[in-house]
Amino acid sequence: MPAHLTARERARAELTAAIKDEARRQLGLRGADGLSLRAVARELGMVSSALYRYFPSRDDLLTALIIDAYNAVGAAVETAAERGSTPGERWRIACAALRTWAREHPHEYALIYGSPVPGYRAPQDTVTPASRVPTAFLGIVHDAWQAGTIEQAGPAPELTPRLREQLDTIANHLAPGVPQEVLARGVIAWTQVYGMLSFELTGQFVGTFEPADDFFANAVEQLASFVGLS
Amino acid sequence: MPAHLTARERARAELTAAIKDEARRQLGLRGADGLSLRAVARELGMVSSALYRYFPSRDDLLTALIIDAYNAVGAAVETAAERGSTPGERWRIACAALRTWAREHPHEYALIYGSPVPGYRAPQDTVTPASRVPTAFLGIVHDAWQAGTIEQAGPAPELTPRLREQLDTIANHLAPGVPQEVLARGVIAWTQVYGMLSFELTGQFVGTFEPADDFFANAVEQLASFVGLS
DNA sequence: TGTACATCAGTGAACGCGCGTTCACTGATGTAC
DNA sequence: TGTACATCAGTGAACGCGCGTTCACTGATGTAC
Repeated sequence: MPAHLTARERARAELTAAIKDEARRQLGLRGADGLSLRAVARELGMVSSALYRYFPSRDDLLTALIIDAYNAVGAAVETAAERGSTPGERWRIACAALRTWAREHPHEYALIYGSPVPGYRAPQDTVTPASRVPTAFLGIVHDAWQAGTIEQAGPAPELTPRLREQLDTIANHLAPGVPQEVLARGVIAWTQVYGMLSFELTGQFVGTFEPADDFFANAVEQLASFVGLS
Repeated sequence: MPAHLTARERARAELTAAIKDEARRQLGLRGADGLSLRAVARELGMVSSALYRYFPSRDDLLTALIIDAYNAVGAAVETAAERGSTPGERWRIACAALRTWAREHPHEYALIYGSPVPGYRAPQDTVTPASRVPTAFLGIVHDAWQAGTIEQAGPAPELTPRLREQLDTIANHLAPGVPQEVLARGVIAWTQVYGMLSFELTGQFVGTFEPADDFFANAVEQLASFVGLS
């Protein structure tokens, strides 16, 4: 909290944070749909109408939480993706970081990657934060390609023209120069990691892969060779 | 509707179905959390208390919808998995059927595979219906293995003892005789399909793979070779 | 086939609850001179 | 440094809403004899 702020500004920043913290806590109790301004205010010892000084409506509070969550998971994965010395290591560490974050913040994960909250329409501000995780993952693929360390694996199915176009759009933004076949595998790998996490977090592994640590690690490893990272 | 039922029994069966249909419809409007007995009753031209003759509580109605959804998607995938003549074909058709069902019933998909409804605890009756889809998918792998058509692909990462145990439990129930390495790939493949679908249904592909048809087909194809189905 | 009784379906009013949001207000903090 | 005014934070009451569930009831359908 910078020192040049007035007492009022400092108080405002602190309370804004406190409101979001409490709202995040309640997300875990009742889900995004059950997030209630009144309950948040009550817990903070305020009157519910006071919250309107900080967030103009319930939806705005939700949006703030969504943006925070995207940024939090984005930062976690970005940091992790920088840590390994080989592309394979970076991939493994980034996947592990994503899983750790998801397991520590399951309700925020559900908030951003789960079923859309009915009646809520995500505003434009969420787009950039939302792209941080995919950007970090594809960055690994991109760097590996640039460094020439990707060994193209076995034969791949034909890419349709439409799929080539879609891949090109992605490549232009996130991974220029990476061939479409490689990029396709990268995106497939990243959606798979997400799929396993969603499976785990929604309880689909209960009674089978519980804990899912080893299953996850194994799949991440197989995905690394699938993409050609080592 | 069998003819030996009394008028009362027939009326009861019809209204029970009508209530579930209307509830399913409303699932799409407000999500599982917003499912309201009063709204359902209103739409059916009844008084809300009348619903209690059919479902003892809101949770029981939700449970019925969940069981129906598991059975519907289960039946869809089972039927599809019988249609192809080779394991690879069966796999492709089953994946396509799963995707079709999911896209046609996104809210029921979210109901069973999405974030758990806060405060709702799934009863035991959901377990068997829930297992139909994984059973169908692993059945394809099992049959392929029995028929000797699975060509073991490249080297796989070591399986930890714990993972071997977990795979054994699954094998005993759903795919006896299938080696752990093959089974692991089968499960990985099936979670990936789920992951892609969840990605698509929660709108993560908006602006990139839209439509995701070709991406999905490509990934399904690559997964088939990953598992060794052809 | 007809009657007497039991079962069930649906009504309508009520209970008690929590919600988002608005609004006129009081009192504290900040700013300009 | 001191004063006058503007800005902002938080209060408390109120509006209007929808919800799940209970309960005593009326009337229709089914069953036993």
